[in-house]
Amino acid sequence: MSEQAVTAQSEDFSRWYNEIVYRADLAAPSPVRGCVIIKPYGYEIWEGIKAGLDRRFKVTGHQNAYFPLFIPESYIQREAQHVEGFSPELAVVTHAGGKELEEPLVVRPTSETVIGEAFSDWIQSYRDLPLLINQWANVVRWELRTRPFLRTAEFLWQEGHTAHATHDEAEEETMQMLDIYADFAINDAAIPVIKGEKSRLERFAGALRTYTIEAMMRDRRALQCGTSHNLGQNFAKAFDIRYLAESNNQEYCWTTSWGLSTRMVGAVVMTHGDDKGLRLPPKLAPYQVVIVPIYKNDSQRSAVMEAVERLQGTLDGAGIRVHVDNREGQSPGFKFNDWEMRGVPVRMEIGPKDVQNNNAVLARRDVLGRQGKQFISQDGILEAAQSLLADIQASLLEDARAFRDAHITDVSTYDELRAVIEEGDWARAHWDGSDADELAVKDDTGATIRCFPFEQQPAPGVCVMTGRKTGRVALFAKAY
RNA sequence: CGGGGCGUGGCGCAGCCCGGUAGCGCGCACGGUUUGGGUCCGUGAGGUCCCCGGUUCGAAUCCGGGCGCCCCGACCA
Repeated sequence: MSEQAVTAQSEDFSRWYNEIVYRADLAAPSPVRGCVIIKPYGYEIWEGIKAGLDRRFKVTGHQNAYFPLFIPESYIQREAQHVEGFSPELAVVTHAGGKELEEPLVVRPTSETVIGEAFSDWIQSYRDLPLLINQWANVVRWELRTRPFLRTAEFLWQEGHTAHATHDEAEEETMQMLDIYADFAINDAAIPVIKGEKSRLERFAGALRTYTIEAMMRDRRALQCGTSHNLGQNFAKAFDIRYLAESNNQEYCWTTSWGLSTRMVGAVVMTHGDDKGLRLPPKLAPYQVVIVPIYKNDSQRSAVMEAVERLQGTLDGAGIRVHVDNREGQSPGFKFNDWEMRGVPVRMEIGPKDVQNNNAVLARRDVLGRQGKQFISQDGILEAAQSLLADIQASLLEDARAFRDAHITDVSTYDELRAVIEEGDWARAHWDGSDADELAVKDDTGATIRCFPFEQQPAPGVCVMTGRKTGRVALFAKAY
């Protein structure tokens, strides 16, 4: 019955995505167009993402702060490219307190401007640098076509903002944060991302250079998972962020910004999910192990529950996030499917037979059916669970990496590029084209330059568009 | 902003052409049965049929107007 099975990925990927998001209880529809309610299970994944990133930010010397949701309209207009980039999608408050405001307030789409204004006050001398700030916040961009987590009118993110004395320090910071994103994506989210630089067309409005981590989703479309911008002195000049150098001269600062959003939740869903539902990497899974007790009658129930509670305590004591599914009136079979839908990495089954044999069954989410099940002595349950979780974390990453690598093709002519994109894969090509050339490719094939990957082809080649010799390689793909 | 569709219990829908007591599946509640891969049976709760107006003895159904939403084409974490 359609109430049970989810649409297969191969049949209709975006339908699959929507069903999973709602049925795994990550999100709920909101009364406001383009927005979503993030439900507890989805929010816990986001909390895992926050924790993983925040720890890394702190280790590298950043501090959290919070800036206002409302930005005076005039601020947004101070940096020319910035206005141009964002004005179409701004939400603006014109009335408040029953009166029309003297100056409309923009609901922040990002905070370079307010933070720039603050930085100009805070920074006096080179001794105040570098200034390393991050904020966790919601932002609003009035998008037309929205999808839960991937693109919503309001979303949650972190935005880092830093100021430095020199271009090179700013560049170093920009790159360091990109590395942190990549490290987090790969090691915590098990998403093998590709680091690279954005083309001019895809660059952040107002940035000198934008770097990105790009991931391949299960339908082979590209998803930009995080970006890090070297803003040069553009915002420093617009907001007068200056410092007195040791030489006693006033200098403009060099600033950076970098952000990663709740889109990452969508990336986890679309990178690892299968036709049974979510597959969560253990490091981000709200529940790493779920225990399903099995019994027929009260006496079995008490024997089983005693073992269940003991094992729960063992795992919990070792820091494993464990949940006992003690719902009455739901069959074990139903629970198995339910937790598979929700992507819990390890399921533990304990029934009367296991109690009798001092066993437990461990089933791994990434290997369905009997192959993924093993009988373990209760005495060794902790070690077994720990190593299974580590194994799942690694194998999800490996799966995704193999999938990605199988769908990137090196091309040396434009016809090949077109064919590869048509097929749905990514194309890697030598590129020395102009903005207009890039747009032409988009019009023609639907693909954009996702990035110029840092890991370049060793040998220079010939640009697929212009025929000019170049050492630069671009990744082309259809993107979300 | 251009083209197509839809508004009916919480969700998904049927009913509308041809006006006459508002239905089905899922979910929910209760009882029993079952429980090692999505149990089954019974009982029950739950609806201003998007809004306003018109036609009519009578409107979910026909007519007029409005509102909202979804899908497809140009921009975006």
